[in-house]
Amino acid sequence: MQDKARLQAMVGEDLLFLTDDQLRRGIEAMFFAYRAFTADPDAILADLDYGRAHHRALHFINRDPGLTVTSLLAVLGVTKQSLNRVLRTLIEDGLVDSRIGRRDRRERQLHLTATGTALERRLSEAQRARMRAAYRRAGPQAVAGFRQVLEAMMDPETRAQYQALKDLPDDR
Amino acid sequence: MQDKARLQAMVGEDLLFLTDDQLRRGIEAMFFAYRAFTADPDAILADLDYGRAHHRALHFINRDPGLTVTSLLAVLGVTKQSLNRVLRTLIEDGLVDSRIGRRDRRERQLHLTATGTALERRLSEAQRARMRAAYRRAGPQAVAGFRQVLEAMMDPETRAQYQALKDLPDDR
DNA sequence: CCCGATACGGCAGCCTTGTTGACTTTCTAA
DNA sequence: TTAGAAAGTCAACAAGGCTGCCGTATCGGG
Repeated sequence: MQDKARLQAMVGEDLLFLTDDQLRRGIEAMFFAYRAFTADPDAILADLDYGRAHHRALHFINRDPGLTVTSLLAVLGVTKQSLNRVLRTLIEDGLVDSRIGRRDRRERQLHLTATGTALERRLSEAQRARMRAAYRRAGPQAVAGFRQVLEAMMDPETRAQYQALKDLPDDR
Repeated sequence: MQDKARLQAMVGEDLLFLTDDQLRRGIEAMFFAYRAFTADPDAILADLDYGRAHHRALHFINRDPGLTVTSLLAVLGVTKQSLNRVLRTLIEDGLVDSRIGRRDRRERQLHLTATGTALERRLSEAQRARMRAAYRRAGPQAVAGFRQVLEAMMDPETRAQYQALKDLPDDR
């Protein structure tokens, strides 16, 4: 009887995290956390007449200088027309430099200017600060789990992209 | 010497997860995972001329039937004009029922209709399916870490709200 | 009983950021 | 050399945020 109860409890523990209620908790946690995750950069961007889309562009140009518009498109997962509007303002404002491709003159290779780098750093430092605080509070083991679940949640395509982004050759 | 190396390794391990590079990985994981997280419901909604905002409203009305417009506003963190547009279409289309409050007749208590419940279930089942798959692949321990980090990332206010949402009295 | 506060709704208009469609420039393969 | 594919740009539209302002119903304290 007592053993049966304990068995029940153990099975329960294993399955607990898959109940609809646990899943709902996870869904809500994603919603609330993502809102916080974007809040700090958003506040900075609002003063500059930029939006979240500008931040994303700056981020990925910074992490892979010289990438083409099409590559950036693939990473961001939006249409090129949508990206173009954002990119145009960044170029006009002198944050991004768009050079005609050396191999293929149809391509545009994107780089951040000094000003662009400065803004990117400001934005990502705000975001990193929050992430750092969360990591520190949760501890290394929790962080590992956090990344595992997020990774498992991605579409296979995206996951491949994400993993390929691990270490980029800076030689382009 | 060996101990020193081990110590170094342990300190390194403790700090490794706080390097800028690790934080960047976390940031990108959030971005990619959140996109996947919303993709399945978005696809269903697109066919019905609804958007993500409608899904969010349905979700929180479903999880706490009878809540007022103001409470919903507080949870969603948007302006009432913004919510109102969404809510109006849901009421017009017969997915949500807005009843005058019993205690306070100024309030509107929101409930899902049968149709609304059906759509909510369809949307959330799609989202839960992905979450369930991710949880299963990552395992219970990872899930615990996942939730810990997300929780630590929230604003204190939001976190309190999130934790209060744990078990709601259904007696309203 | 009245008067300020609260809850909700509506209208107008703005911005960002997604969409599709049509166009130019450039490259490549037949 | 020419047709078609690929890269990028311009135009127009929609969703869903936002602010500001006003109207109505209701509540509660003085």
